[in-house]
Amino acid sequence: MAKSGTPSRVHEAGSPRSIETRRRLIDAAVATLQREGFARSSARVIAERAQMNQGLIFYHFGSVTNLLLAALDDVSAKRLERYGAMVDGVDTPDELVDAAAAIFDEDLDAGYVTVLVEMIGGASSTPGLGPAVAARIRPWISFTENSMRGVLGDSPLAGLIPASDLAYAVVALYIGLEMLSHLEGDRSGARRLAAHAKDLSRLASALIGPAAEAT
Amino acid sequence: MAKSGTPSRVHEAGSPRSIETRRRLIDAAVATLQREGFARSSARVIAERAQMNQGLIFYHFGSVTNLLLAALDDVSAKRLERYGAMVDGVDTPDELVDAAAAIFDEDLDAGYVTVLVEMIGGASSTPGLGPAVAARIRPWISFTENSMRGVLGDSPLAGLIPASDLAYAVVALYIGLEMLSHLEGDRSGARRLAAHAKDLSRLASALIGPAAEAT
DNA sequence: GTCTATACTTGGATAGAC
DNA sequence: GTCTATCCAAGTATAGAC
Repeated sequence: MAKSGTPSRVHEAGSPRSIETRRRLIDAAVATLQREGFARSSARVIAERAQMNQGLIFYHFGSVTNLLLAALDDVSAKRLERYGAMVDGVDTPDELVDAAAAIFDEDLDAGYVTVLVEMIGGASSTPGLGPAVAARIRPWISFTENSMRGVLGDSPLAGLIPASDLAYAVVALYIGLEMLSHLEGDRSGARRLAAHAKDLSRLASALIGPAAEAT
Repeated sequence: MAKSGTPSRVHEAGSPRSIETRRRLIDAAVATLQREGFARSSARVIAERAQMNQGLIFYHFGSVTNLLLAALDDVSAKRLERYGAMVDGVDTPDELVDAAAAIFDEDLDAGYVTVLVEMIGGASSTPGLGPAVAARIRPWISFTENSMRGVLGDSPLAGLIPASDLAYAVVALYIGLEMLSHLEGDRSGARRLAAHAKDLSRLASALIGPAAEAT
């Protein structure tokens, strides 16, 4: 299980061979989480998709859980980078909400958040997984916080609630929406909400008022 | 729950003996979900807590999943009743938010939502569970919608976004917050948010304006 | 160092006892 | 009708082969 702390017997050697194997396993893990869900993401199933022996997962990652976390890290890094680019140069709530809606849609279509949601769900189902997943969500909260801070400035709303808490709430809402969509196997609820986002951003703009142009 | 459709071999006989057995199993299932999580809520573990043979779960409920759903139904019904009482007689946003905050706290302390959150998580981990859990969340959305509708009246905010969509978002936020708290094994984030709820309700009151007194 | 064949554990479900 | 002893599948992990 390579529980943090244990040096464990994971072989992270950097030989080309090893890197290639790890890559294939991570890709297969991502695909399996997206298409089959956490439930079916067993060593056997993932290995079959990668066309490799399931024992390799334990050799290279120490446990299935670790492989799944590596998979989460992989998509997480890619997404965060992409989001950074999208949010860059945004400085009004209106634009930020537009960017967020675009991100939301892209995620729904591509199934990126699916990986995160499956892992959050899986945490209910795998002893030590919770904290590890929580640690991987933290960067997202920071990212959200920074994105909003620039936009909020020192508006009245900013005085009412700290940006860090607001960011926490936004991420929670995002996760909750994805979770519900996911349960229902139908994203119409979330999409309906996204459609209202624009209306709400106008509301936010009004609340923030002059600050919007100030920054 | 005998999966609607399948006549199955579940014995729902109403003999006192049978009822007693079912009760004990449901109570044990609730306790296990709360204290050990979905992961450890196997037939064997639940049965041991109930001091019964694990085979009884299959005799009375057909499957572990069905027992867990019965457990969810059990707490869900109790909570919904309690919430109804709390929200009854509320007609301003301020009062509603107060009631909601009280509910939120009570839930966090007693671990009631834990059962729901564990089941939502478990859905990632058990093939057909998703839709069944989604169906059990729907009454909560309706409840929220009704609670808010009375308060919103025909205020400007009500014109901006339908009560049904707003209710969906509120429930999603609630679930998301619980989910995050749960992952971190620490509810401080959620509590910090709850502390801001009062501030935000004042904001809402201002937006709704005269309607608050009107109803 | 890399990988495969094999061992062991846990859990869901049922055939049959009371 | 109610319950228990038993079976079988699936999964993780490792001992040992290459």
